[in-house]
Order: sequence, then C-alpha cells, then structure tokens
Amino acid sequence: MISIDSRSSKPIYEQIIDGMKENIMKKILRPNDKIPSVRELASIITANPNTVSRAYKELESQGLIVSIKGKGTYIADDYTQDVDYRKVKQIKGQIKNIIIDMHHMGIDKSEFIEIIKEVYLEIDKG
Amino acid sequence: MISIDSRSSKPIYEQIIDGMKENIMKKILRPNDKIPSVRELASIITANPNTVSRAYKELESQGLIVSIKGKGTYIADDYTQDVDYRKVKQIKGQIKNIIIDMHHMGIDKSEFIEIIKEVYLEIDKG
Amino acid sequence: MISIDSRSSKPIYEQIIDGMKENIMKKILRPNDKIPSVRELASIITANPNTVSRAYKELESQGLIVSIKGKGTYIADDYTQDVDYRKVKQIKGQIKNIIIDMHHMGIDKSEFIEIIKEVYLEIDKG
Amino acid sequence: MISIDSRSSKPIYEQIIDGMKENIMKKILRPNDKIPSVRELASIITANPNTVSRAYKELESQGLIVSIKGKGTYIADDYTQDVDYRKVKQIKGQIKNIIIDMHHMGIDKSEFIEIIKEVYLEIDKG
DNA sequence: GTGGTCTAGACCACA
DNA sequence: GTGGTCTAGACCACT
Repeated sequence: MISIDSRSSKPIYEQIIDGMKENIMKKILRPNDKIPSVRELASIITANPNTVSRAYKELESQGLIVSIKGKGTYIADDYTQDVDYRKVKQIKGQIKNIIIDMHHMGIDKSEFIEIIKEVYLEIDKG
Repeated sequence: MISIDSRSSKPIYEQIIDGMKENIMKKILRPNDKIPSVRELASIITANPNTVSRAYKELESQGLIVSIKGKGTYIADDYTQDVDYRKVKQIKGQIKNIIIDMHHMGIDKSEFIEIIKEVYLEIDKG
Repeated sequence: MISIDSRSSKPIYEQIIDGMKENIMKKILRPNDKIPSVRELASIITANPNTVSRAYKELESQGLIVSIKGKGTYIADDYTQDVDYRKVKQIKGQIKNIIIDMHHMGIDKSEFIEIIKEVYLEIDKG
Repeated sequence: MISIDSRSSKPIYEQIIDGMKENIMKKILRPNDKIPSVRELASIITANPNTVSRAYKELESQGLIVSIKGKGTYIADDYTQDVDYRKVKQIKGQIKNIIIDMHHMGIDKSEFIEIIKEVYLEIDKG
C-alpha cells in the first residue's frame, strides 16, 4: 500500500504522508476506511512507531484522517481542504525553481506542460 | 543581483545557486561574464564565505560557471546542460506530490496548468 | 436522546456526560425522571457498558443523577451545583486559550462575544 | 517567559505553544524577534529538547514562528492567520460544553459574558 | 490493543 | 551551536 525508500533523502514520515495522500487521491482509501494502526504500519514498513505516529499526526492536523484513542485511525469524512494561499505561494516558488532547472536542460514551456500532463496520466493509471 | 531571504527554510547556498541560475535564464548574466569572487559576493549578501563557496562549487560541478585560478569566476560558454533523465524523473516525483496537494485543495489539472503559466509570466516580468 | 460521534477525538464517556447535561439543561430530562440503565443505554448507542458505567459514575459523583440499587437511575432532585471556583478558574484558562487563538485569526472581543451568543441560540433551538 | 506546570494534565508541548502564543499576543514577542533555541528552552524549563522541538514545529506549521537550520528560531513576520472554519466549529463545541457546565452552576448568559470580559482584561493586564 | 506523551540518546545538514 | 530526523523504550488514557 505504501512503499518506503529508506535510501531516499526524503524523511520516512514524509514518504508515509505522501503515500497516504496518493492512496486517498486514487480512491484506494475512501472516507471512513480504517487504516493500519500505528504499530501495524510501523512493523509493515519496519520503521519506528513514533515515526508513523508523526506522519499520522500531520495527516490528522491537515484533516485527512481521524485518530481515535483506543479504537484506531480512519480516513476523514470530508477530506477537501480549503485553498491555503500560503501553501500555493510556497508551491509557486518550487515550480519556479523547477522551471529554471528545466530551462537549463533546454526544456521549454510547452514541453514542460507536456511533462505535467504525463504525470497526471501516471497518477490516473497507477 | 541575488536576493537572499535569511528567514527562508531554504538553505542560503541553494538560494545562491537558484538565484544565479535565474539570472542566467533571464540573460542578466551571459556566457563569459565575470561574476563576483566568493569573498565579494559573501560581503554583498552578508553571508559566510564558506556558504558562497559551497554554492560556487555546486554551480561549477553542474558546468554553469568556470573558475580560473588567479583570474576569477566566469559564466560558462555553453551553459545548456544535457537532459538528465534521472533529474527529470526526480522532478516528476516532486510534481506528483504538488499535484496531490493541489488536488486536496480542490485545484484540478486545468487550474494547475494556469498556475504554471502564471509562474512563467512572473519569471519573464521579474 | 444522546448522539455519539465515534469518530470524534472526545472520549465517548465524556460525550455521554455532556449529552446528559445538555438534556438536563434543555429540560428534556427533569428531576426524578428515570434514565436508561447502563446496559440499555450501552445497547442504544452501541457502546461498551463499561464506558457508559464510567459516565454514570462521573455524573453521580457530580450529583446530577442518583442510582438506587434494584430500582434504576434517576435525575437528581436538585441538580443545581454550587459554583465551584476551582472549576471556574480552570474554565477561565480554557477561555484564555480560545481568545488567543481567535485573536490570531483576527477575531476580536466583540466578534467573539457574537460567537458566544450564537452558541446560546443554537442550544436553545437544538 | 513561559511557565510550565508539570503537574498539569495539559501536555508540556501544548503549554509551550499556548505560552508562546500568549507572549506574541501580548507583544512581549514581536515579529523577527529571536526566541530561545530548542536546547536552551529545554534546559530552562527542564524538559526534553524533543518536547520543545515538537512545540516549535507546531507553531511553525501554524505560521507563527520560522525555524532556520543552523541559525535559530524567529517570530514570523506576518502572524495573522486566516479564519479556519473547522477550528471555529471545534471551538464552538468547546464553548457549548462550557456554557452547559456554567448553567449547572447557576451561571447564566449575561454572567458568562461578564466572565469572558474579565478574561480579556486579565490578558491585557498580565 | 489503540493512540498520546515524554525521555534519552544518536546522527545529519547548515552556518 | 542550531534545527531535523530517527530509534528505543516507557507510561498513561481509552475501549
């Protein structure tokens, strides 16, 4: 369900967050679904429960999942967040750097938008 | 020439790299232009020379600038890099995460592409 | 009579306590009314009897309900508690935190008092 | 600057968060002020650095402070957040319970609003 | 058994 | 020295 690359520089807890979000977007996980307990997932991906807990807490603070003491953790009912303009601004900065890198490899605007569309297709397929 | 936000979470050496690349893309810096020495730039942006040095080393290893002992540092002649498929793949991963975050805020494909176009406009203007 | 949100972060026994208090405040439950037994209520709201029992014990220790062995559980005769200054002080602490959070969202004193009044209306209506 | 009650049931990291927010609201801490490093504050309040770190991370994700690796942590420039309707709704639930508790102690609407005003005065004075 | 909190101690990236 | 990440292990509240 979630694949972890322990050799990646991306922190494990972020990989869990991203993996979970991807599963939700692809509707592999749907509202009210139960997800693995902190300890279960930790043992599946051979990570420390605290690491999984941190990811779950972050997902909960973003309103994507709901944790209930003594019962378990569930996908939230309404997982559509409001548009966070601070976040959009930050993402625009990321995109700017990507565009500049692409430019230095000779990839222009239309080619870049093609790449974006490819990624959308990959998400839909995967 | 290069603006540093010391309160950003992005490391200063990366900000220098990105700023330099942006200047090259905007043709503010052209091939064979002389750029400030490590110490000069460090004093201009009030950073540690070690930090500037790290940025220059990175830029040189990417072939964007050339250091000539006893003369100074220059923008490389041919600064168009080859398409590095490993890098493209890594960027696709970044884009995937951005798309998923956007999706959770209710921003779909066409709106996202609009945002990309906005960023292109901002780069051209800026 | 009492609605339980099993996906809330608030413990179920607290939801039972709060629900019971709300019913008393709204005069849906009046002094000497008989309330469901622990097992009955547990089956109604599909909770563990231990959980309901804990809530009843708490309510009884606060003097809001009375259990009579072999007969059942009843709303207490005089359910008006004395003003507990320790509790008022603790609630003031809660309010302080709420005020600070509101302030950071740009909600000032008069707007906050409006919100309080809204809640009073909702309780009267509900 | 921040007082911790280790005997309180409120987690230490929340006490740090609330204390910091209070200091910001009272303008004891102003934008761009440097706050104690994770290790410093941990030693001042005799808590574990991880605990302080968790509080700082939460404050950063709320946009109140900015952490810079290798430099330190600072009060954010613009600490006014948008109105978060999910949070307002959650707070309304808290207020509802407070109102019900107050009612059971014979404290009615106008008296309750008086208490709110008292808290505002205490914050301004303190 | 489930999540929540806390401590202790380690290693890394950055300035 | 500063923050960021991770592990290991402990205790508590809730079901």
